[in-house]
Amino acid sequence: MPELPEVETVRRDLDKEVVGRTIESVSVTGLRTVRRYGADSVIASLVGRTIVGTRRHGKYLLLDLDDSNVLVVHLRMSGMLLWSAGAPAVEMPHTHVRWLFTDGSQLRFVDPRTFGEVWVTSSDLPELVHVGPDAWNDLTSELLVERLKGRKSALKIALVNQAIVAGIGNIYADEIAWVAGIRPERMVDRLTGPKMKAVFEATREVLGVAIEARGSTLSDRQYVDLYGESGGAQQGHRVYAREGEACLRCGSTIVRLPIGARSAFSCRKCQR
DNA sequence: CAACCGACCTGTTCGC
DNA sequence: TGCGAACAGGTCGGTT
Repeated sequence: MPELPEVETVRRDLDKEVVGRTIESVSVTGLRTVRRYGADSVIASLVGRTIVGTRRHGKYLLLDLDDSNVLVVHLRMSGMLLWSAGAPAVEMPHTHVRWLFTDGSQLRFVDPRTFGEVWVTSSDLPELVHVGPDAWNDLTSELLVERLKGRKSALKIALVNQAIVAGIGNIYADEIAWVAGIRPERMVDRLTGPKMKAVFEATREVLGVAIEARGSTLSDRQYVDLYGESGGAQQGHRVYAREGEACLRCGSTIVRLPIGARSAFSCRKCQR
C-alpha cells in the first residue's frame, strides 16, 4: 500500500519525467476517480497547462501547474501512476485517467479498487487543511510531542492518524513501534519524554531507509513506481507481515494482534 | 472535541 | 479441486 516512502518515490520520478511538460489532452474514463469535482473540472483546468514542480504532503501527491493551481493525486490502496515516453508497452486494466503531453509522452492513473482520487485545486489546498505536518519534511521531536499531547489513543492508532502526523500507514507504524521498542497498543499519553524521542528517531530511521529503498512492494504488488518497478523496502521489514518469525533483536516470535479494527505486528518481549 | 466504527472497493488468500 | 468467505487498508462521515 502506498504510504509516505512510496509516494515520495513516485514524486521523485515525476520530478524527473513530467516537470516542464505541457498537457495536450486528458482522458477520464473512471468517474469514481474524479468524484470530488468531476471530470469536466479536471479536463478544463489541465489542458494546455505545464507542470512546473512536484510536492508531497503526507500521502498526497501535488503537481504544481503554471497557472498556480495544483493537480492533486492520492493513490489510496491500489492506485498507481505510470509514465511512458510514448504509447505504453502494456495497457493496464482499470486505467481511469490518462494525461497526454505535447511531446508524445503520457501519464496514466491505474487503480483497481478505485479508492484513489484525482482533482485540481487552488494553491492554498483547501482540501488538505485538516492534514497534520508531513512526517518526513516537517516533523520535529518537539512537534511530535505537541501533536500527541492530550491524546488518549494507542501509539499505532496515533501514528496512522493523518490529522496528527501525515504519511505513516499500517506498515511503517508497526516498523516505527518496533524500532522504538514500544508496543503498538501503548497509550501515547503514558509515554515519557525519552520514549517520545525514541518514536521520533524511529520515524526518521524507518522512513529514511524505506525512501532509500524506493518503497515497499508486497507480494500483491499493489505498489509500483512510475516505471512499473517494485520497491525493495519490504526486504528490510522487521515486524510487518512477519508473524511467527523470529524477532531480529531478541529472537522471540513476532505476533499479530488486533488494534482497533486493524491488526498490528510486534515482538512481545522487546517492545514494552 | 476526540475516539470509534462501518462503508467504500476488488484482487488475492484462506478454509471447508 | 472449487467456490464462497474473509481479508487487505486510507479516508470519510456518522455515532458515541
